[in-house]
Parts: sequence; structure tokens; C-alpha cells
Amino acid sequence: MKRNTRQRDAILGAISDARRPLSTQEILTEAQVVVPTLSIATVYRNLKDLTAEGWVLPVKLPGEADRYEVTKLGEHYHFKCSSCSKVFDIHETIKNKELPVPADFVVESYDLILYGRCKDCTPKSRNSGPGASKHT
Amino acid sequence: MKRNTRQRDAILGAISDARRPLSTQEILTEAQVVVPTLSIATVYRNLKDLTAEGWVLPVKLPGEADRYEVTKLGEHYHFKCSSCSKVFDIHETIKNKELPVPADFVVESYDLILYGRCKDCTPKSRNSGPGASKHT
DNA sequence: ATGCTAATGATAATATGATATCATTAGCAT
DNA sequence: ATGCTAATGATATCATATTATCATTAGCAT
Repeated sequence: MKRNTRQRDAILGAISDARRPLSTQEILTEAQVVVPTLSIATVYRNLKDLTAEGWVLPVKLPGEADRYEVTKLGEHYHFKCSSCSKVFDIHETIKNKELPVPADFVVESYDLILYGRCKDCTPKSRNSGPGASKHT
Repeated sequence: MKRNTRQRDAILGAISDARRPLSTQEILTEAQVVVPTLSIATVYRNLKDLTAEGWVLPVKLPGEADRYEVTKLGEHYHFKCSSCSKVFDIHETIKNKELPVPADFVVESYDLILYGRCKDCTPKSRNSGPGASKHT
């Protein structure tokens, strides 16, 4: 029979609170604030369960390990900061009609990944650039 | 001193002729048509050289190993067929102004990856679906 | 044609993310 | 409070893509 554990709560809590996709290491670190003895194996185990149960979704970026975020976010895209490496959700919308698609191809889904500088890492605000605050 | 080898020519030739990004295994298979003794190690070695010299570029898709294509293609996107798993180039253009970007973020580049059915794998043309011709 | 040595082929080794193992811990029904 | 056993923690193992090793091959300058 399925059991509720502090570990599972801490892991789901970390993902929910982050408001951006977290790597497995970030999840481990955040959840260890609540459960210091938490093991990376338990993180992976619970991520698999939580994904199968539909609570979280893997966020896949080219050339990188999966990050995870809560499911209820709806359609959105991702922005990766080239400075602090954090990934953010972009909830603005792109109209399907604007997608560049050749006639012969049937598009079932698509991923839009933006790369650049996040708010905290824009060069202009030089007192809040990378290094000004802790980054993961 | 640098030497021209049949292997290098065969590898670059395979990538040039493909007109779509090829995986390392596809490159090996295609180049072996010209140089049957070609080893996968030589493929990787030459891909590294050709990339460093600017002849080819790695194409990175989420959760997948790098594919390679020639550099001279200019700005474009990629389409992955969910049936035959081939990746195709999409040369249509998306206007930057249409990109969904929050005010605080500075976008330096972006990736658009489309998923769906390629021409050969559309259900409607049932005499040219997957299996009708050799796929990689 | 010869010699130097870069490049190759075959395969072992590595790196990394993820999974399996197993003794121990701790939910939760009783 | 007790017992059953799911879940955990620590770590070994696996899977895959890529790189290193090294004896052999083959460009190419002479």
C-alpha cells in the first residue's frame, strides 16, 4: 500500500515552490532543507512516481539532464539564462498560425526554447548582475 | 601536418549529401558506403575536427545525442518526425517580433523544434507511409 | 620509392545520469 | 504499542555517448 513520506512531500514541495523547472540536484538541495538525510536515489524514485501520477513533468532542454516542474502550468515555453543557467517559464503565447511549417509536414507539437539573460543577469542593472545574489 | 584522408572526405560527404542532420550512427553507415572499414572512433574524431574548423554544426535536440549538419545553412529550425525519427531542416522564418518574451528578459537566441509527421509518414498517403521506403 | 608521423581501427576506458540492490527505517492499519 | 512491509539511504551497477589508448596503416614531402 502506498505511503506518504516526508521525503515525498519535501520533493514535491520543492518543485511546487520553485516556480521554475529544477534539476535533480536542485531538488535534492531544496528538499534537504526539510529532510536533511534525503538521498539522491529517493529523489529519482519519487520523481518517477510523481511523473507517472501526473504531478510533475520533465522539462527537456537540448544537451541537458531533465528538469522538473509541476503539471498544472498549462502551455508555456522555457527560457534559459546563459549567465546563471536557471530555466524560467514563459507563459506568453505564440499563435499556431505563426509557426513556420512546410506544407508537407503535419505538426503535432513544438518546443520553443529561448536563450538569453534573465532579469537578475541583465548587464544594465549592474548591482544585481550574476554574483550579486546566490545562484544555483 | 594535417592530412586529407578518405575517411574525412566520406564523413563530410555523408553530412553534406544528407540535407538533414545525421546522427553519428547514420554518418558511420553512410560513410561506410565509401570507406567500408570506417570506425566509429574516426567518425567522432573527424566530427570534432570538422566542428572546430567550422564545417559542420551539432544539432541538439532534447534528450537525444547530437546530430550533425553542414554550417552553411543559415538560420533555420528543426522538425523531428515522430514516426521515422528523422530530423529535417525547416527554412521558413519566424519574425522575432512575434516571439513571446517578458519585458525583463533579454533574448539572445532561440530554438524552435517542431514534432509531428514528415512527408513520408503522413497517414493520408497510405502508400508512402513508414515502412514503404527504407528509414534510418 | 622511402621515411616520417598523422590518422586510423579496434577496443578499452571514461563520464554522467539514472536505476538496482539490500539492509535498515518508519508509515499506517490493526 | 505492534507488526507488516513500503520506502529510504548508501552505494553499486547499468546504459549510453564519447574519448583515450596503442599498434598498425597510409598521406605526402622528399
